[in-house]
Amino acid sequence: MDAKTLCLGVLTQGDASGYEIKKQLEEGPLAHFYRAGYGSIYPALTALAEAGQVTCTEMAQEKRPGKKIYRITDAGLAAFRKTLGKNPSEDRIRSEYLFMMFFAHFLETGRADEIFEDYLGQYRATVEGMCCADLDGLAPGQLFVHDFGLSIYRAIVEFMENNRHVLADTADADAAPTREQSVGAAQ
Amino acid sequence: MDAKTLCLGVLTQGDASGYEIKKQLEEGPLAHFYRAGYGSIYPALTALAEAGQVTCTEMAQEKRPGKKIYRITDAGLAAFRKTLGKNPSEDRIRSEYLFMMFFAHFLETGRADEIFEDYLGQYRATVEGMCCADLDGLAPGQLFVHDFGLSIYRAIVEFMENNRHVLADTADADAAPTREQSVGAAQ
DNA sequence: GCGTCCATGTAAATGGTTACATGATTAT
DNA sequence: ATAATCATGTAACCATTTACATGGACGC
Repeated sequence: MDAKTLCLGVLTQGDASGYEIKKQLEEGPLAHFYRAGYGSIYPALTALAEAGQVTCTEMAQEKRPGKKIYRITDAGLAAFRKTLGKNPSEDRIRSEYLFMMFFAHFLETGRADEIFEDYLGQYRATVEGMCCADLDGLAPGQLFVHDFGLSIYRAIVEFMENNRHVLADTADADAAPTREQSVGAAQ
Repeated sequence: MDAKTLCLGVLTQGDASGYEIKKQLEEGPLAHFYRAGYGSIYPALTALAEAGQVTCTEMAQEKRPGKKIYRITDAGLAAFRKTLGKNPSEDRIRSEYLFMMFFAHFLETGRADEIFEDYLGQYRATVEGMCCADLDGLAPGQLFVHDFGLSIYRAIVEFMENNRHVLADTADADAAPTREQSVGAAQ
């Protein structure tokens, strides 16, 4: 999803400034699947305003920098629906961590374990964070997305806990490339 | 991972042409996590050759277009190790499908279900394809990556099968906006 | 005094995707 | 005949990331 669609999506839920859009993306259930920096949000909002898909109202604030509140227009809503209606492209998971594990035999001894524990810790923290998230008031689709993410992360944690041993041999594969360290069938 | 690192990675497993590199990326366990088109592979190989990280040997073939076989050099291997040694950035999952589900109440009636079944079908097919993949000769790290992917996909299939009902109410949210499914304050 | 939050934006660098351009061979 | 496989590459387009640039308020 490009930044424009992301912004439109957030704005369907209520008016917001660029700053607030970023925050909402970070806090909502979609955070795990999409994010955007100011460098893409602000230009996107400018473009949307030019295209008449949002309106912009400048609000001077006391003791605060001026705010620009954006509101989605009917044209914007139509554009958003149209984008949503298109067939979604394939999901993609990118993981530099897995890339490392794939080539674990090129790492120094112990490095793979280090990274492994790090990652497992991160995913555990993510799962815990998501478990106690406040889910009241979420639309069904939003709850679905949240739970979808949670179930993936749980699967990752579980898999990692059960497969430490697979990597265990790896550390010295480069030093001692002796036996068949080959494979057990995936269940 | 940028295309250069991807190419180096494949070349650590043996010499190959650009065309073959792409095929190997598509066929190996890493396929689910990384991919690259010719538009990024060929320029990457050119750049790597200029940097002295790979050598290139042109092979004329009978009845076939000429092939350029690339081989990683010591400098290339060193560069690859160095890249691997860096801390991996966070994993990212991008799913336009989930984006749609998040905003399912903007879809026409039935559309969400349609997409749902489509996706579930795709993931089921992926899981089945991975189950009967040939895993002989894979290094531990490579097996780990394969199984990691498989366990995620299984979790997705399971989740979707168990959570059809969550989306069930959604389809008619637009048509029958009876009760409070309203926009609820953005958390 | 220092760090964080609020608030906006630009510009350069990066680099991936898509379409274009070519062309022979082999299998159905 | 027609599609798929083998094989290379360029160029325009598109979009994100990162660094830069600014600056007041508020809590510790």
